This record gives sequence, structure tokens and C-alpha cells, in this order.
Amino acid sequence: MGTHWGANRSVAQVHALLYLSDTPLDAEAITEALGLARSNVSTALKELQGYNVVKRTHIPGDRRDYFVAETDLWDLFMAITAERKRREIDPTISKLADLKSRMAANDALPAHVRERIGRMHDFIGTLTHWYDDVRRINKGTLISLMKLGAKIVRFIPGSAKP
Amino acid sequence: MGTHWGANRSVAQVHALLYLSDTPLDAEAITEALGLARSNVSTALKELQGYNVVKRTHIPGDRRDYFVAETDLWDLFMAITAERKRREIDPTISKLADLKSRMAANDALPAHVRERIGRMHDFIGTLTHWYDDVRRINKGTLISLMKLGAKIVRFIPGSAKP
DNA sequence: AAATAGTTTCGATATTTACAGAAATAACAG
DNA sequence: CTGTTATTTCTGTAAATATCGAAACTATTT
Repeated sequence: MGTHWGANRSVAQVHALLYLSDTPLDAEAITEALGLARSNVSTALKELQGYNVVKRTHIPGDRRDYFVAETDLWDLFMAITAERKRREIDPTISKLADLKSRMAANDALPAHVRERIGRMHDFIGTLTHWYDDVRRINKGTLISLMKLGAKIVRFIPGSAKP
Repeated sequence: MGTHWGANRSVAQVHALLYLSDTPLDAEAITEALGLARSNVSTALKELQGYNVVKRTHIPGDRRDYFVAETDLWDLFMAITAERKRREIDPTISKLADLKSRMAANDALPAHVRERIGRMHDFIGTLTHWYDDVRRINKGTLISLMKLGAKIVRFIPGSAKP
């Protein structure tokens, strides 16, 4: 299932195991449970922590690192979204900004090319601006908003019915 | 740039070329412009049409297929979103539904496992329900909504300020 | 110092994916 | 029906990626 989601098999397996476990697990236990190489588990855990979907904890008197997965699905969703934006969208924006500035120098470039690249840059900018806005709304409010769904339209001043 | 976005290099190149071209191009012209194998271009075009971001057109008196890219970025965005949902989310939902029904039979399964899988299924259900709702809103209204951004919160009845 | 945890790196496969070139199919004109 | 052109599908190879197992290294504890 997880391969659809950008992660590789090992990462997906480790996450699934932690998500379904009701106790924190240490790396060695994960290795045994899944039959993966220890090095792989270490890498997968690092990756999952990079996505903020797995956290390290400790058990008093035990110096091993233990790991737990985020179980609040809303928080999980937001964490994944934030990280994917950072890895996929942000580099795109800076590439487009780059391109735009290099285009400015070149006046042999057809106008429609310049325009289309500019519009794409603007468009992604608008989307991320909206995203940043929405992220700032607190969780509870956001959930209410979602439940409202298309009904939200009613509240837009001066909008026609869809 | 496109490799970040799930597509492979050829597909990304073909799309970029068509997006920046102000005239429809035929497969042979794309092949020459990009230095790809003719078969690759054919596959890429099929893929892009599968995403509904490239359309076939014809020029009177010429029996070759010509191709143009969607240039309205909002429509492009919606097309990609729709297709990715279909390919990535929908299979996940059905896998989870499957799993849920198979879990019902097995009563050796720990309660918390059953519960967490159930909650994930429900959560994705809620998200897609919202998505279906929002998709039905017409383009103009949706754009106004986006521009409104976080200010939308003001219109939620009985919500506290963020 | 020895033992335990953890991470990082490396080379060796194994697997997956992308791609080119060839072959097959389809669409059409005369 | 036949030759021509456009397009798709098939197949083998190349490139990229994932995974393992081992070793090297750091940090911490006994």
C-alpha cells in the first residue's frame, strides 16, 4: 500500500508496524518482526522521523531508543503534507523563480513562453499562500470546515450558487 | 523538475514542450525536438492524455495526430489532482475496506489494531468526501474561496478566532 | 577496558523502471 | 487490394533504486 505514497517498502513496513503497535518498539524488535536488515531499519526510522510521523521515546532504566508512530490521523496528515510541500513544492518554486530571472536577461525569448512560465510561478505561489493560510487555522476549526464541505459556499459574500 | 512530481523524465519533457508551445505539435516533431525515441513519445503522450493534461487535435487535411497541453493552470491542477486521487487514494480505500471485512472474521485480532485500521479508513473516507464536495464547486467560486484563505474562518458559525 | 546502542558507509546483489529499436497494427489513399 | 504513413505494442538492455550484510565509527554505560 505504501509504495503508492512515495515511501519505499521498508519505510512503509516500519511505519505500519509502529502505527499498529500499542507499545513503543526498539529498532532491534522492528528488525526481528519484519525480517529487515538492521541498517535498513535505522534508515527507515530516520526517514519517518524526518516526516515527523514517528517519534523517539525512552523507557526509564533502558538506554535503548524506542519509537512510536503518530496515531492522530489529522496530525499525521498535516505532518506528511508539510514535509511533502517542503520537498516537492518549495524546490519547484525556487527553480521557477530562478528561471524567471534568467529569462529577464534573454530578449530573444518568445513572449508566450515568458508569460506561461510566469503564470505557472504565480499560480504555485497562490496555492502555497493559501496553504500557509489554512495551516494557521487551528485543528478543531479546520475539522469543522471540512465537515462543512461544499456548504462553505453559502457563506461567501456575493457568490452565485454552484 | 518533473521528477519530483511522479512523472518520469520523458513524460515531463513532452509536457513541458507542449505547455510552452503555442501551436499543436505532432509526435514526430516532439521526437525531433527532444531527441527521444518515437516509442517513448508515444507512451508519454498516452500517459499525459491519461492525466487529461494533453489533448489530441487535428489539422484539416493532415491525418497526423496533433497534441496540445492544457494551459489553464487551474484546470491543469484539478486534472492532476483528480487523476492522482484515482490512482493513489481510491486503491488505498478499497484495500482498507477489504482489510476491514477480513478483520471482522478474525476475533483473535487485538482490539486496538482493529480500531486503528478502522479509524484510518474512516479518516480517508472523510477526506475524499470533502474533496468530492469541493470539486463540485465551480471554478470561479473556488478561486474566490482560495483568495479568501484563512479569512474563511470568520464565516464559520460559532467558531473561536484562531 | 569491555560491552551495548546507534549510525553511517560500503560493496554486492536484486529488483524495478526507463528507454530505444524492432515488429506489429491501424488508417488511409489511390 | 496494395503501398504508404502514422501509431502502438513488444522485447531486451541500460540505468536507477532498494536491500542486505559487514565493517567502521561514535557515544554511552558498566
